[in-house]
Amino acid sequence: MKLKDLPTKYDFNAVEEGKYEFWVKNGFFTAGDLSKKPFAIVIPPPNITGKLHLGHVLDTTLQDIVARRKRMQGYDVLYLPGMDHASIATQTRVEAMLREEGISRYDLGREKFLEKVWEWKEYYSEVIRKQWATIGLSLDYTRERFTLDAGLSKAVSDVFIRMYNEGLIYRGERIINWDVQSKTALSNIEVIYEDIEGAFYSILYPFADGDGGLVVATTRPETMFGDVALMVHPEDERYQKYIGRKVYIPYTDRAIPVIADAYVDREFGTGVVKVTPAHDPNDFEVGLRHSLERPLCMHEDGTMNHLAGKYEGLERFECRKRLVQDLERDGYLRNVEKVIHAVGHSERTGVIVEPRLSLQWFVSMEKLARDLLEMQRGEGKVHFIPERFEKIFTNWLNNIQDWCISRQLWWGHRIPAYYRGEEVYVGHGSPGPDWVQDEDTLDTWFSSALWPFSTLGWPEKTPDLERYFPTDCLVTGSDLVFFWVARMAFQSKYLLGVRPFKEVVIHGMIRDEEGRKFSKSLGNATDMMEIRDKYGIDSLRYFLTTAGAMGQDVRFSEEKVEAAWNYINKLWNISRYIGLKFSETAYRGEEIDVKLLNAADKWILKKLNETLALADEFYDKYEFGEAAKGIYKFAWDEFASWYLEMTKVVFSEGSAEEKTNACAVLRHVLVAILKLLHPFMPFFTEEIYMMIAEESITKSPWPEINPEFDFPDAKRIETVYDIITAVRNIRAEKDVSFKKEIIIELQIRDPEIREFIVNNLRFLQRFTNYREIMISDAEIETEQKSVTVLSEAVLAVPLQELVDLEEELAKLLEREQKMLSEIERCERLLNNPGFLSKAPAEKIELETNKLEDYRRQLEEIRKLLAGLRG
RNA sequence: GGAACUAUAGCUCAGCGGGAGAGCGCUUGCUUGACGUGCAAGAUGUCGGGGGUUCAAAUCCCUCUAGUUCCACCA
Repeated sequence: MKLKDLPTKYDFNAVEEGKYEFWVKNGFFTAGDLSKKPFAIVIPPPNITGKLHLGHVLDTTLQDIVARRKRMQGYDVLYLPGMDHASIATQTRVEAMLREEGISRYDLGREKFLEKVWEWKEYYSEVIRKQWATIGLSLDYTRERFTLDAGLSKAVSDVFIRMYNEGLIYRGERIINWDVQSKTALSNIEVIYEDIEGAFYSILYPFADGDGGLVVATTRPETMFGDVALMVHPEDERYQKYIGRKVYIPYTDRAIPVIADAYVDREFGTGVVKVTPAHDPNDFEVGLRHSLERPLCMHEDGTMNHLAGKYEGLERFECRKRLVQDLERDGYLRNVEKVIHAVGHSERTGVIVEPRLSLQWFVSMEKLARDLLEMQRGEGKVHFIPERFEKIFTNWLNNIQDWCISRQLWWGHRIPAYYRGEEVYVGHGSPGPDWVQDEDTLDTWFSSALWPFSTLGWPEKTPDLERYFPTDCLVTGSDLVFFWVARMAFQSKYLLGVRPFKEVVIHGMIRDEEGRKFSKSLGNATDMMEIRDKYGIDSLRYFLTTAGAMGQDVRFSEEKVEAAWNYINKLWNISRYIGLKFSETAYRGEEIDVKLLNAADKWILKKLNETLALADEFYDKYEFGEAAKGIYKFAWDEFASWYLEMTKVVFSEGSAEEKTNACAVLRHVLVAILKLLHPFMPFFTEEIYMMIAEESITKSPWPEINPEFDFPDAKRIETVYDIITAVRNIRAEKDVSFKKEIIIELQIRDPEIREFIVNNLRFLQRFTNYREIMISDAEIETEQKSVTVLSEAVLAVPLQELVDLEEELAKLLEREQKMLSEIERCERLLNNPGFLSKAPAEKIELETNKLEDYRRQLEEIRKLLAGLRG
């Protein structure tokens, strides 16, 4: 299609059609041009659990903006795609699907189950790829990776083995967060704490050797079957006498001792604590100090075991309910106090996490964190944008705990550990026939932590690794600073000795129109495809990435997506106008002839230079909202509202030569705008650019400032604009239709400006529609005239029958007051010795010039007032 | 219990040391041959309150208030 044949309305469906396939097929996104400087950015691999949502669109669009701009700036850009197997999330989803068919993973067995998950993976990775295409991400599919690929799996095993051999991975019994639904351990950060209502139950443990007993408060009474002691503070005078005595656990025949430990807070509760080493991390520590047994009272699925006696087999909360009823009936329950307390829930399944003693694999974090913090103090640190996220990152590392990495799941990287009796072997492959491999898999983040280098071929020394690592930039959400960013950072430092990326850009979360988080329970998730189908993906991309400051949450607003559509429609029509002019003038793509430029041309070219500087400054700082705002102002207010209107004069009355040159300027500016906006709206800009340049914009060079266009007199045309604006105001105020011709009088003192206006009257004529214009430096007779004072001129329009003298007087008086207050402000500044001695010279000069200008204007106003009154 | 973020025009948000901004909405007029329009005009906004630093503070520091979030959590 030709530019001139564009329909009047921006049709995003037609625009988006086929472009992505065209880009990918032609290898525009394939990295590897060795003649250029490399630039690498990896995608945060989405989970293969389902469709992408608006958060992904924001996240990946930000990356795409960076990648596309760098590519245009002449870099060999690698934007590497890939997906995450997401062990627990995916396994949970697949199990849920199977459950609907009435089968469990145990019915299928490990192998058959994994086949099912791989089928799921094939399906959803295709869904995700389609969505990447919809979003328009400039990904290099020749390098796509999956965390369970052979290469990445090899990297995972290698790292595990190396860390084990170097003592950074160990196996041990610890209290971990247990997900009773998935029957797996969780790491600390996979637990979400929520305040829920519970109760402190005060329970009497009767003495085994006499009357009475001790009262203990607990929120989890069902764990009492795992108690091995009661504990009091050694100096607590209330209880000292009981230390060493024994109490019965109610409903059992087990007697447990009363011990003393300074860990007890005498002020809290009754001052007596039950010790349950297998179900509480603090009690576990106490148990170690006092060499206590560590009995578990629950099965892996959260039901009670034989220790619970008559409650055996009951689900833990059912047990709690029945137990409390029984305790009350039998007089053991001394008090119930309702409390709101934070209870851990599994991030994936949502069930309440059970702290549970269990044999698991851990990463010892102390050294890794210390080395990383050391790196962050030096030159080779990871830079956070915005900077404040580094503090959050550092705080976390300073308070880090060992990382539980084993998961009792099937979907994931199998732990390369083998057992024969008490013997443990860690390495590639089984050491012999009578060895058994660990059944467990690794935390999904263990492989994600290697993502920036495992995807490039590490541990092999591949050319890609050599060329693109460390990567240049990582863009991710604030929720992943701990989960992912920190782990990539310490693994990269540990394994490769350097940072994984130079900069990490952290963006906020997307919220709904009311500012709430998107969540399944609220059902307020907006479907990305729904919005795309309504406004096109470019509008959505533009809105999401320009809606606010980096790091700040984005509130979704359909109105703003629509505003983005409006903007693109405006640009569309700008292009359409230009296409029509090209066609009318038979423009053949001639270059700009500087000698032929008129005042408006010079102005817009100078403004373009300013916009390029501003846009680059903000793009470089990842302040896309500000960059976009500057481009918007230029494209809409300056280019469309003023310059395009001025070209209408040239096209209707200019010479053929001048028309051609106007086309050249229009083309030049439009191309620059398209390029500046291409990172935000790739489809639209490609559509128009293709029609103008007949090549893809994706690989075109980024626009640069042309010093030749920094015309010193570029601002002069603004006097014309001021006059036009003033006339429009007068027409509006006096309700005079544009069709009615008027007489204009101009008083301009400066001879150069007077000459300039005389030479550019055609621009004035078209937008003021005067019948007669008088320009001189003579003072204007104010009677029966509407008068406006501009900084360079005094404008008068005689409108005998319409002018209200009182009104004019009032207008001028108001103007006088305003001017007086401005002058007062300037004078106050300039009479302040502190200001004169301490303010920068530039600022002083600026204020001095302003004062001069204001005084001149005030003089004009006063003369007019005198005339009007006299 | 720590920590961070936010508080600016009716709404959603930019700005973050030198005269208060944008989008949307609303009111009014015009619509001139690119435009689901566009152009023009219209906001008495204590830039959350109070201190401080500075010649100069919406902008930096302290403090208070309100809200959001993260981390750590005592049985």
